[in-house]
Amino acid sequence: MKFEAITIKDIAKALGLSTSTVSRALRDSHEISPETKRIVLEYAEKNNYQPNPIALSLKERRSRSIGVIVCEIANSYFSQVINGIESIAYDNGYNVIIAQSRESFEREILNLQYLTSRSIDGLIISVSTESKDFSYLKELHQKKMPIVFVDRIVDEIETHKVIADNYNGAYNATLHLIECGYKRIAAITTPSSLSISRERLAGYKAALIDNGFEVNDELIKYCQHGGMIFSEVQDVMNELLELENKPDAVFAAADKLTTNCLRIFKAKGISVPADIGLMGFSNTDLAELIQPPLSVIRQPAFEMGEVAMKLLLQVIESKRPVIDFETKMLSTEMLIRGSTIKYSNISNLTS
Amino acid sequence: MKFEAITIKDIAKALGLSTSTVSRALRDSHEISPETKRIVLEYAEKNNYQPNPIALSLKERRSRSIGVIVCEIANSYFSQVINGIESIAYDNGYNVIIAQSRESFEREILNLQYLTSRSIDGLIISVSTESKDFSYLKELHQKKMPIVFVDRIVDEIETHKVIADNYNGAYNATLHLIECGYKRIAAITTPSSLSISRERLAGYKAALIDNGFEVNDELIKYCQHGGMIFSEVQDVMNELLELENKPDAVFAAADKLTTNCLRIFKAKGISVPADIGLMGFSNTDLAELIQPPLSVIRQPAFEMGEVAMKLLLQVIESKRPVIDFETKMLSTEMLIRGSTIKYSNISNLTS
DNA sequence: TTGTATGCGTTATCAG
DNA sequence: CTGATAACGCATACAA
Repeated sequence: MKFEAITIKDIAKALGLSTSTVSRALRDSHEISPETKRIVLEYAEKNNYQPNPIALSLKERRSRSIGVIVCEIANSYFSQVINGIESIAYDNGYNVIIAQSRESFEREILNLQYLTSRSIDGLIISVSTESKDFSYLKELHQKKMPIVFVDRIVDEIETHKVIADNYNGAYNATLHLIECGYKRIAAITTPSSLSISRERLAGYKAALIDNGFEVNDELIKYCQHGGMIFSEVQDVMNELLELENKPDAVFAAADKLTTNCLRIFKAKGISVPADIGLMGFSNTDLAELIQPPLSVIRQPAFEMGEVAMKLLLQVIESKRPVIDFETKMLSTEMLIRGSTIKYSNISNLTS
Repeated sequence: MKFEAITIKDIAKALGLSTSTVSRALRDSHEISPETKRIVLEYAEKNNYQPNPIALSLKERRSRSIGVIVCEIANSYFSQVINGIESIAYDNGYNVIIAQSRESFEREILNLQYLTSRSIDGLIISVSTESKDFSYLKELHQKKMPIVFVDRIVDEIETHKVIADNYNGAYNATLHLIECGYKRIAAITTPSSLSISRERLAGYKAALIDNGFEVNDELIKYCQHGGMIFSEVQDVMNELLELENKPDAVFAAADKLTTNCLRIFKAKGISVPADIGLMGFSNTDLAELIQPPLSVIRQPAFEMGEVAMKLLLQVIESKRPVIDFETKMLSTEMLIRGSTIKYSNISNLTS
């Protein structure tokens, strides 16, 4: 017998009891004679009885596992988020099932279909850069699937959301470049269909305007694949560098964009910050080891994962529809050249 | 109704058929009239019927999900491995359930218990640095749970294993330091209970001996927590630097050790490679961006994940006990200062 | 206090 | 070709 799976039925047979008695002995405290309970428990212990979680799921209509969909696990930010999620999930006896969209809408939908239909109790998702049609998610939400969005949220769906303070993060990043004396600051960002893109770009623009600069659309470049495809970043960078009025600094609005900008500069022999300024979102833990240290905006990834999982649990366990859904905004932190960490000036929570 | 889960029974009732007919229409091709089949399929399609995977699991005694236990997801190497695993799993309709041991034996066991007892069809594991007693895994293996080890393997358990060519990786790393002219090369490594530690240390020693150096035990330091605890790495580094005959280079035998060594050097104002040589295992994708570029030994993490998952699938689907288990060894690659990538001189597979 | 019967969603077996 | 029934492992309403 595979895994020698011992069941309640086996125990019942061995002990000359009925399955229900055994079942009760295993769960209840009263409604069972102490003696029988002892015998059953003893036997169960000795034979290392483990309830079959699948049978339990079928009966209780809950799987005690939650699904997580991100574009890619092998991305510092997301792996840190998942770390936070797993940490809380573990403490509460939940399994985490991982799926990657790889920034593809099609895969996102497939993963969604795959994870749903009762096999998960809830979903934490950060939508892909390609996703523009969220009807599938909406439908899922209407069907009362507990959903929590992290980072890349969908505004139209009324449920809990966990985001970083993208606006102020981008604002401060741009401000930092301005304070360093750069005059023509370009922005490389992800598609405007993503919430994070819009928030970050808004912060970038506001910082420029607040400091007497004008927003120049030819200095704003979008990467449809969120930096996943290196050549795309290369292309937009080339466009920027071939401009009549070249930018003297770049604000990169996402992890992969920041590191890929760095790669491109290195390949071209352009040194940061001597030849060009660079500031961007990035959660890599090696930023401070780059010489000279790379200035970055960091999202509190682990905490975002934790918060998301806590909110999800709340929804799952309450079993009520979410009326008072909230958007938790966690502040970003800025790691600037010279190893100082500067926190953004924002409160931790908003609703 | 939560998720409005439509079942076979619902379809049967709506169409005035029996559940078995519906079931057949959904699976079989013959043994059912084309007409009924059409009607059922049409209705199922229209109402977006999705078979309940949990009920299927209960019936088929397989969950189509596999468990993965690593010490930490937020570690470049492991997140890349998981990426590879997930990639193959996805193609084959399997779910990946992630658990983290955080280098704790206790958590490893808890995760193991949690994942097993029929809720997973197979297991891919990289054991924690703390683990020395593998009886639980052995028991699981005896109970025919398909297991594949990645990276940190357990020799005594006869099943598929996927490793990198640690010996040659470490050998070449040490050789590189020797070729750079360093004379007193220290090693910082993980506990010798781990297979990777032994293999890498052996490579380090062999390189020294082959080149006329003697192995000096006071230059070999162990970190019980595999680099997870920064202060521990600091302590052993201090011990090394306070030696009468200080080392002039360090070989770091694991990802976290390499990056933490770098951090320590930076904090102490010791520059690499001018003041001290450093070469180590590391899968961070930013090594080449550190100035001067950090020389590292890279494991083919993604491929290791892929291979592990393929082997696991093979075992799961064959349903036979593994007689001809094999150890797949993938070659490491060396990224050395100056951006050249040097491959180790080893064939891709051994058994 | 204990046992019997039922159902969770599905498929396989056996009748019809 | 189709329908009734049992079974997967468990929990529980109901009966004893």
